[in-house]
Amino acid sequence: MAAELKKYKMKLRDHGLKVTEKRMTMIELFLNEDRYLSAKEVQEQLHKTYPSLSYDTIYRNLYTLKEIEVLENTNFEGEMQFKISCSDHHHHHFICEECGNTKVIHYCPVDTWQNELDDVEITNHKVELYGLCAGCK
Amino acid sequence: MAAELKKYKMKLRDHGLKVTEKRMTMIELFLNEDRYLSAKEVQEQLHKTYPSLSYDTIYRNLYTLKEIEVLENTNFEGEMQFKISCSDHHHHHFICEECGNTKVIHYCPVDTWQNELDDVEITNHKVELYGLCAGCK
DNA sequence: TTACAAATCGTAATGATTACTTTATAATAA
DNA sequence: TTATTATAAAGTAATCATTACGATTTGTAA
Repeated sequence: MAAELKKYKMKLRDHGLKVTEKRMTMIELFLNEDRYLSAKEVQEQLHKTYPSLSYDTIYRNLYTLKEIEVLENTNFEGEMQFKISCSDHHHHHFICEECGNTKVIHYCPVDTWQNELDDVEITNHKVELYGLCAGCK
Repeated sequence: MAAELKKYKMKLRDHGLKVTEKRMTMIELFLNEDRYLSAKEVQEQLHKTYPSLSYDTIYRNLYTLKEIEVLENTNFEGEMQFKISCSDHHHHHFICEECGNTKVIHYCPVDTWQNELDDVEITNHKVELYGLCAGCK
């Protein structure tokens, strides 16, 4: 097993979760595909290895892995999509609408916005850029 | 009829669309509720006046009104929601997670982001702030 | 190896959204 | 004002993502 997977095994154990084949295969899939995947895409990919994998398992694990910050998610094109969590500091993403690949954006002016709207309390925010990546332009 | 509604009547005509009772009532609803409404909320409100109003009509008109920029929409809480288009210049929204009311945000650093990711072409972006408004804090 | 809680399966239910055929209505011209 | 026509709406069914749940299997710790 690749060294990187051990890190994820430990993360599951640290949270009192079981290390199951399905979960590890799911994590491997996300490591190989560094972009947002829908539940359906996950099902299609994992169906090859586990023909009986149910949506119940897929959705439960997607959200479990999100809880422990292995994955991050966003509502993209009308459905919830997930990708491997790529950075340990606050960031947002650019998503290529052609190929789906993502790039991390570091600049985030949430403080400026909090300042502009000083009578509200911002508890959460979403920033997402869409367009064409260098390769797809 | 309120003077404001005439503006919307003309906008429909300018786009070659018919001015129907249902459409005008829908626009009135959005003018009265200055926040994001789901298709279901629109159905519940308009059901009082039009008990037979179908979802087909609701969805078609929501997207028609969005096309001509009478409404704007966003995917919020897992469903597509619509609100009256409130400003004629580029802007984003703060949405109160308690009462649903929105505030316009004027600052948008899309140029800064384009600069940070200078090898991609940003064609679209989403910025949304969530939290508690002054009243709900 | 056993026992138990957690995870998965298989399948059904739900809820938002879309599709489609028939019917009604707004706009236009005579 | 009326007839004509294209657009809009009704009524209903289908689709698709997501959730739910009882029965079964599996990972883990003793």
